Amino acid sequence: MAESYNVREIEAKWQARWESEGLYRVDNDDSRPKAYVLCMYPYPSGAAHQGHVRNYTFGDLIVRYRTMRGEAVLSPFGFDSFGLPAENAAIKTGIHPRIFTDARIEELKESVKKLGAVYDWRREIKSHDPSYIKWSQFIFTKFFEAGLAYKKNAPVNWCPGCQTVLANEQVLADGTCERSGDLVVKRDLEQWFLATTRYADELLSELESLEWPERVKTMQRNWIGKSQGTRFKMQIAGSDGLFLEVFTTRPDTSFGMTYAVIAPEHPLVDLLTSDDYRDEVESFRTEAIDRSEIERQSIEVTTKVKRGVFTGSYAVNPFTNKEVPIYIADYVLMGYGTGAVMAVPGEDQRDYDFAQVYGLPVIRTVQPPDDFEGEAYTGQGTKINSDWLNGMEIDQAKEKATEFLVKAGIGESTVQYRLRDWLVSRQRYWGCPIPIVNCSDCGLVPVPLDQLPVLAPDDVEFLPTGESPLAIHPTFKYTSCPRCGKKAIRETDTMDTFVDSSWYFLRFCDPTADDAPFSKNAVAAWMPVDQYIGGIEHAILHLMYARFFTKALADLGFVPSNIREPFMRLFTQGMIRLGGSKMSKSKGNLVAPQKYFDSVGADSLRLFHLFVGPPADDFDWSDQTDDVIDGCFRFLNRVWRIALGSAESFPGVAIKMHDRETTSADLDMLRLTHRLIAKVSEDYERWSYNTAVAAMMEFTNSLYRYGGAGAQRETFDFAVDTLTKLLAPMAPHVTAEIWERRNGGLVHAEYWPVADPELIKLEKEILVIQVNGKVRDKVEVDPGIDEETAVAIALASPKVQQAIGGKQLKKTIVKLPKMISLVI
RNA sequence: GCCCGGGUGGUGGAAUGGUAGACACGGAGGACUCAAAAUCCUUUGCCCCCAAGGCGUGCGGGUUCGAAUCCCGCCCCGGGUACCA
Repeated sequence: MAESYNVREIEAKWQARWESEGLYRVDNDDSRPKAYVLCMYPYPSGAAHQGHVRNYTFGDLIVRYRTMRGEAVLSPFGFDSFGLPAENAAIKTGIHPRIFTDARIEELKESVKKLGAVYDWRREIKSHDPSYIKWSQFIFTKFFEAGLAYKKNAPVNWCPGCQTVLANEQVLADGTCERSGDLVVKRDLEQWFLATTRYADELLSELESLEWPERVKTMQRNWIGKSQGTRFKMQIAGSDGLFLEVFTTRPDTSFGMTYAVIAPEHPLVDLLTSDDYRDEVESFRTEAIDRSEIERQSIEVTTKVKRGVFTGSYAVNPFTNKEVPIYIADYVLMGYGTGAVMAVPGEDQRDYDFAQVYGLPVIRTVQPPDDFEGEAYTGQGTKINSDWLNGMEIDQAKEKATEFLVKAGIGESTVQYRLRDWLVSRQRYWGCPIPIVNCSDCGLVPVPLDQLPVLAPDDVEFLPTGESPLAIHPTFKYTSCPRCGKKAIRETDTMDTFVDSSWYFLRFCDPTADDAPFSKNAVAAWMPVDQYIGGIEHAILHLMYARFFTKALADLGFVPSNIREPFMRLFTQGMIRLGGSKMSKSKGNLVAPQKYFDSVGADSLRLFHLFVGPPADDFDWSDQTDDVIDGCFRFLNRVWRIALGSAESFPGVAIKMHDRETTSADLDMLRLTHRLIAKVSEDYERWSYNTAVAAMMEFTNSLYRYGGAGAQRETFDFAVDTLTKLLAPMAPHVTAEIWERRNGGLVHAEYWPVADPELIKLEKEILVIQVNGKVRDKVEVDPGIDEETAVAIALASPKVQQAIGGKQLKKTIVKLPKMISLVI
């Protein structure tokens, strides 16, 4: 690759220009139609990797494209700069997380700029910045005052080695700690929660209104897990008013209940356990609670063996007034429903499995089909063995059974969600401190706004014990109560970093606001985000939390009430894989973009990411990938050469230019140009960048042939300038340089070209003639051809006549002007 | 197990019921050159010496004048999820 345009000089020049020109700085009162285009802000892990490159290439393309379409595009950038890697690095090296993080941010920012991606850097956000921490904490206190943030005892992942709580993601599949390798156990600890379940119904129903990938919506729906069912109470046999409440989605199967099961953590365990069984129950429960949830599941889900123990008590089935034994078993979870179930082995596979192990009876209450060979039957059918429900279909029986329970005053129809409240406490240093003080007189008191932000002290020690440096700091946690002034204890937990990323897109609208997290007007000006772009890995948590925040902040009056969803359109890009796994820093299989910036340039790398396949698809990086990137570079050089005609430095086809009357060749070229505008515009709209690039390559090849044969200057210039504009959002540096040299000014300040509808019409069509569904001939015809003429042409073809072989035509299907199908 | 995706030349991919393989990479051949690089041109799904023709979109059926595309049943690969009563 010797003879080519000067990549480094041109890219550096334009990156500097874009920063100084401010073309992509937008003010909140901009009068153009608004568009908010946002890539998920990154965790700063150092220089950008190919995943970032892909993400920001798509984002930047849209920003530049929509700007050329005359919109005011908000394109901000920021950093999700709190998080565990910086703290782990501190433990390893002793470098303070802030120093570490600031350095990584600079690296990332530099490589993002080298990519040529443009942002309104005036709006930059760092979530570890005190001005951001302040408002994260402010929002937390507002949530606390509204009852949306609360503290409760909860079973958490506890690592005995690290002496700390772990997030689910930090627990490996085998139930051990990712750092120490110790077996993680469940511990009950006082933790902070955000009441996401309060919005469960709205989080579910408003998914409908979003233009998101269907699979992301499905994942969220499953995560919320709404199920309609019935809750009812069963009297404990021989007790004085002791009841066990269960939740079921199948009240119709109640006559088939042969036992009941409660979770090992259920509050009634002690009361229900009779003396004869106490030892067994105790040992089972201790073991079950101590084992991690993951371990409990991995043993039992995979082997289908259910473990449990009889309590010695019986519950009275209100439908039959018969007593059924109550068991404790692992497979019932305290966190869902009432933590207790009626067991119907005839219609529930888990109950069936358990019943097999403990020799419990099975009663079918739905008639399975004759050929049914399974165990539990969960399909449709008629009720049997169910007294007054017999003969009904399942849906009707559900209604009747629930009615019965309601009338008896022991049950009601309810909705259950799988969604749990969000545990936000982290026993970490490098996160946003929870701004609450615990006073022995006043209880939990939020730190008032004028004392925010609560900042973690710098003079802390990072020890590999896993204990939070804040918890062992000599003074941080000792403070006074903001309400009564007495000595009080500060919270030493910090917030889950998903809290920071749940409102950053709002802050971008008003990044310097000093008397509020953001002004309502600024949010009204930009929100919701018109196009959000990021990885599929955030399909559930980040997107769910951000939606929750937006709704809660709207209800608290901070966000305009008409904005209840943050992201109208979401695009999830495919991931880059190398050697079978996702390319990432932690896997150590990165192919750094820098070497491409240094050789073929950012434009070629961007073009490669756009050209290589559909943006939503994963891409496998391979040995041949560099060749493809070189191919993109070759294409840009072809454009450069034909646009600037510098035959002295670039050998190739000599372009012959004429000032002349328009010939049919010129008109053909003009038509091709307008068709390119139409094709590329359409492809930009439907995220089909690979075909847009292909169309431009094809066009460039035509342009070379046209120029080589002798071009009309006017037509040629129009073709080249149009190509330059259409390519400008993809390869911004080289197109900017070409434009400046040819026309002066900024190509990115030009308007997006519009195709002339008259000129995109085809002059000729290829009429395909099929006989019995097989293509037998192709004829060039006028697009306005009438049916009679077309059929005549088809029948006149010797190839067609040969295929027909003199036989009678049974049917003729005509789809003009493309196809005629003859059936014999 | 369940829920999504996906399977097309040597490779990445194109084709929204109507010419399968656009565009590119790689390969082969040629031009230019003392030579090479770069550049340009030709060619490139498989069978067949060529042509004519035939065969071809994971496998087996089906709907249709016509299926990569729609339907049914399998196989394989990738991702998500994990006892949610």
